[in-house]
Amino acid sequence: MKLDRTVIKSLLLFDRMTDDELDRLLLPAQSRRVPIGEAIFEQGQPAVSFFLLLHGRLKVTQVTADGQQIIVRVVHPGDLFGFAKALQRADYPGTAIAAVDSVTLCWPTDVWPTFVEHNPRLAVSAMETIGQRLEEAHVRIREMSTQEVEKRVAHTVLRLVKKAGRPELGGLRIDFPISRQDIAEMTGTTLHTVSRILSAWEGKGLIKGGRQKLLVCNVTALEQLASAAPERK
Amino acid sequence: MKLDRTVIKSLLLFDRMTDDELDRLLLPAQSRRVPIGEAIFEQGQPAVSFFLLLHGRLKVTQVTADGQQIIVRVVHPGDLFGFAKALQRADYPGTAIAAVDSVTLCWPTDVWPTFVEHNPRLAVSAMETIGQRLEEAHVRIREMSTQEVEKRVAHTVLRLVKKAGRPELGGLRIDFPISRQDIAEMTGTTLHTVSRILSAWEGKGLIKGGRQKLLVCNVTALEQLASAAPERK
DNA sequence: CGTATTCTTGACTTATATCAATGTCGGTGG
DNA sequence: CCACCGACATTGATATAAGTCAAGAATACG
Repeated sequence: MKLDRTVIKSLLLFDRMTDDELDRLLLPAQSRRVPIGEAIFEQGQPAVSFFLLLHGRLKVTQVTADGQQIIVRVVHPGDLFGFAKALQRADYPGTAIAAVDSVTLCWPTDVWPTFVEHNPRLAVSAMETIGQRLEEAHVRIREMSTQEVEKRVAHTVLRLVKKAGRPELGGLRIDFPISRQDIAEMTGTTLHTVSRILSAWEGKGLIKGGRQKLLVCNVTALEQLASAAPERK
Repeated sequence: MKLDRTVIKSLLLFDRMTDDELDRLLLPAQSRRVPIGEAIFEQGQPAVSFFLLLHGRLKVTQVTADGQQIIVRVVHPGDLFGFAKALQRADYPGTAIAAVDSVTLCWPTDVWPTFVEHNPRLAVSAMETIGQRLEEAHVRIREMSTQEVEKRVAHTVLRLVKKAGRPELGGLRIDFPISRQDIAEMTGTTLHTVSRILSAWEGKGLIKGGRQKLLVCNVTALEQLASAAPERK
């Protein structure tokens, strides 16, 4: 598949790179279309490639020993993902599934060390990326430790809005299909509880739901809800 | 303070470094003693230095907007910590407190980019370190999403044993003072619940408790408990 | 159109937090 | 050296948020 250089150059990860550097970087890269529902890699498979999402959305999931599933994160366009090798792992720690038809760029894993050694700047960028993810993970841990479910769901929805909110009349539409179950797996709760919460919010006019759909009507009200002090009595 | 080169060379982070490289690395470094209870840096302070723990143990905590505290992680000897700048942050995201008298090595933050650019290998090492932490964070998220408190506490104690277990007659002693409150903040629960669980375990002979003390007598039994399937009925 | 997901909603249960009281250890200073 | 104080821990009673169980409705899809 033909690579669209302008799209790639617009990405934060490559912003300070010369055309020459970029060319060398893209030489061993392959582009790949991934239809909705298909996995790009699965948990436990040997990490043969690392990826960059050009278009679409992915859900990265993990399954625990006892069969429970959680959504580790959502991959948005421009995000690097699946660089297990860089994290000293031989296999992928999770499964990446296309939530909508998507396009990725992929490199063989073994070019990673060379890349990093020849492009210290890329190394720094990549490190920042992982660092941000670590932060996000800590935020999530903090939320799960200290906050009740409703606030956690509020935070999760707000993050989705920020990363995947497309303006639409009446509010911001989450730009890919997302089920109550998905939200439950992102917040550490059950789809029942999520459903009840979203219903309540819909009653208050904060959102508009639908089958695998979510439209956020009142962002500021949600933000207040997310940061409100739990009433002590 | 005089630097003990042999100790430093034994650390994983520097294992593939030549003496010359190491010298240049250590030139701008300072050693610092931290008495028990004292903070090395505090949440929100500008990130002026990054650190390596040579001796002792640290607890890294974060306080949420509403005043709740959690323990993000425990820093063990040989761990890098406080490299906020590398993660594209100007300030420290948490507070690092000495759980016992400790010794750290510290560098000014602004040498980090130069270090990384001159030592691609160090970059890779550092990245692996962050990667591992990300993994740990995901493990924790997964546990908090899917497991009941008792199993989470079991996992937490087992991690402590692995990282800080000193053999002693009767079992493995956690090598630094740790309170029920601490364990609660590591697992996302309350000190009351932790206390009840540890009491129950003590009754079964799995552990021996004490004021800020923990002796694990039966590691395998704990491991079974941690991985046991929750009984369905 | 019927079949399969996904979602909603109610009734009930339970794990765990909260509230409250008491107990115990260990260091400090008189 | 002993007594006292403050921090830490235990344990019981009660409350409640959220999970589980169960049934049905809405929506999408072949």
